[in-house]
Amino acid sequence: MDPKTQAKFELRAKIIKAMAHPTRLFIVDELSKGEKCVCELTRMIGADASTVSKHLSVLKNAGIVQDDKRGLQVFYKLKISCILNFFSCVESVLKSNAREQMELTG
Amino acid sequence: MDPKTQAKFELRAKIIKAMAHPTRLFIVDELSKGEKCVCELTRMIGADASTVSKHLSVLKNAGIVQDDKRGLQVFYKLKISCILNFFSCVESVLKSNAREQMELTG
DNA sequence: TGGCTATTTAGCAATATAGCCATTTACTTA
DNA sequence: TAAGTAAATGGCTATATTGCTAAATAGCCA
Repeated sequence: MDPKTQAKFELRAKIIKAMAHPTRLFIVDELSKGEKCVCELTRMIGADASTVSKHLSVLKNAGIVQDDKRGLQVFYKLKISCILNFFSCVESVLKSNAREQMELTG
Repeated sequence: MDPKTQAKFELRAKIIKAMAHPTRLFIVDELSKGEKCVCELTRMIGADASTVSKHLSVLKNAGIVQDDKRGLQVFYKLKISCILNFFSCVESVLKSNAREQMELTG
């Protein structure tokens, strides 16, 4: 693979990697319903606030979400809505896998 | 997050994680054009055959590709074509990021 | 100002991932 | 059968990721 192609796929992998974590998927799913502050996401997730903050910074760094500071709180929202297409395709993969499991189990 | 929701997102993250690597993205992109044997992918990627084999097993394990042994060679192909939707959305994110960089640079 | 809350950052330990080499397995053919 | 090729697996080290605690930063209000 030549360096240019390599760089191209590295860039794309970085975006996908930002989504490749259950907590971050949850966040994206929640934000697809509307913006939320870090505090609310933290409550929903039930992890340490610093952990949630880091997950948010990964998503922000990838350009998937954007933040908006209002007073003490920081609100996050999705920047690119097509992100949700990911979900429907992942769903197809899961369904296909489940069907296969069924066939093997009988 | 309750255990059931947690499990749901873990399952989905596993699929996405399987795509979250430049080499594996390259493989998916190549396979979207048609099936290929491990040997050809290995040549294209230029890594050790064992490395490519491991990447393929990650994709296979996630249910994204399927293999077909024919003689000495093993041919891989995409199992779920909507995987390609990932690419177009990732492209949108990259374009949005680039635009933003432009604005910042002036 | 001082105290309080929301968020981020730094640092650390545990765990997971990547990629190489060596080896094994499976198949073909001389 | 022996040699050769394709692919997968095991073992190893280097690196990356995760999620915690502690500390820093920022904004609000008495």
